[in-house]
Amino acid sequence: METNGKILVVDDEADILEFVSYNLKKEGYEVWTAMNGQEALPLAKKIKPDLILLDVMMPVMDGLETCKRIKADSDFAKTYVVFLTARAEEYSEIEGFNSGADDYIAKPIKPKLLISRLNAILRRKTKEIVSPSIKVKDLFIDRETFMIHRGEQKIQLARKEFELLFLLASKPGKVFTRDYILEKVWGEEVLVVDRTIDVHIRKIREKLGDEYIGTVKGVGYKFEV
Amino acid sequence: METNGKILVVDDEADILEFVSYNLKKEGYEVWTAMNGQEALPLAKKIKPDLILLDVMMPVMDGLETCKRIKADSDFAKTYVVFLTARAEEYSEIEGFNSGADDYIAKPIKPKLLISRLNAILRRKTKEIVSPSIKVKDLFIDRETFMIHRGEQKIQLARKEFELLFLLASKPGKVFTRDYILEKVWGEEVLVVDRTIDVHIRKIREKLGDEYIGTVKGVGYKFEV
DNA sequence: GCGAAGGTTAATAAAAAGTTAAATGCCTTA
DNA sequence: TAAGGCATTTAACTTTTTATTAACCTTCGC
Repeated sequence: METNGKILVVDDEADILEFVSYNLKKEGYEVWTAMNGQEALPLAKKIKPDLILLDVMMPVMDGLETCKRIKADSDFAKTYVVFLTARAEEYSEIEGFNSGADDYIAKPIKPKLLISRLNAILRRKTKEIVSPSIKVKDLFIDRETFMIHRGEQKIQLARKEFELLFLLASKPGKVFTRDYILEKVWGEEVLVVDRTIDVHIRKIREKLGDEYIGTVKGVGYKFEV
Repeated sequence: METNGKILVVDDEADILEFVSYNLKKEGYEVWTAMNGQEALPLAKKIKPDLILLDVMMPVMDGLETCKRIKADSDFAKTYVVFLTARAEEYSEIEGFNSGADDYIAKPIKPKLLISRLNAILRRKTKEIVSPSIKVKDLFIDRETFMIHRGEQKIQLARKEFELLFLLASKPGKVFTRDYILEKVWGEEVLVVDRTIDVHIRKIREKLGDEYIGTVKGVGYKFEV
């Protein structure tokens, strides 16, 4: 089963850890726990959680300090930090946002509320990170970096090559006509000779191998499935 | 003066509208108000607010209904909806998230908390995550001092150089287009020649070495991972 | 085996980025 | 306030990379 996400809960009280863990696990999250910031940081490095629930008041390394360190580390650029805080600490809440936290939840923790808040935050996250990339066969075609990953191997394509491959791979198996390819990759107004597409196809095949792009004579090209 | 963002406040109580408006305006937001959902929707269409503060309990069209309509409209895909709710309505809060709201704030409203919550939400939206410093590879990029630390070595960059490196390093591996770089580092209105970016890139490479910033021809620059 | 569609190659054109030096403007300091 | 220094920008030029074309070759169905 695919989980909803990974959450690291950090609090010095064992009761709370257990209570929160229980409720999160019931909702389908993978949960890890730590008793303080010092313990949490290396653990977070290892598991790369989607969200960290962080008590403000803790011995050894408190929540604010931990939060600052997390936010300074590019490994955690995509990690949300949510504070757990007692009502009395309202001022700390505001401090918390200065340290870069994304939200806070007040104690005493009410399970239903906790869950709906976390769902809302994580939903926001998945919405924000638009995945401009395609995974097909053993290829990972990454629009962010304009790279093709095949296992450990990284292959750099020129722009037109990339756009062409990206188009074909966006619907594996579908045959794209030359006209359609020209319109999408080159733009409607551009006038180029037919051989131009062939040459680009060839370059891609040269770099990736022949097994990805197939020719359908008289029709066009497709990404082989 | 540039404003922090546009907020539409919807509540049936004039007192609350005034109280909230006053506090938001003081913080540099542009504020509009409406007394119910029916009034709010066409207004929202017109002003395209960044965020809508919505009372749950209202006559004519209540918050939940309004929220659902907003979230169903693609014009508001980027608009955050935050509920205002009385403590007693806890169950409604959860309902609220089902209707697609992004957050909620409990009444009675405390100005400081209100502001910091909204700031946090809008910061997430506009700037993604602002961190005062970034750690990538062997570099520590420190916003406070505009210095780059590499082990014991300290390297001073000029402001534009720093901002440029900071931007690239904020998402290692991601390719940033020249247009995007211009908008973020130089500002939207500024008109500078393309070569300007190159020259700054060159300066950074001169000071740090060539291994950090990569070129993706036809696309832009990236921080190498 | 013929012809059309596509493949291949190398040459050429065009685009993008790198480089350098000089001009500009701003700030500091004597 | 004039001189110097530094950051920034521009222009002119070079180099590199990518895109396109033309000419020729291969394949495949009929």
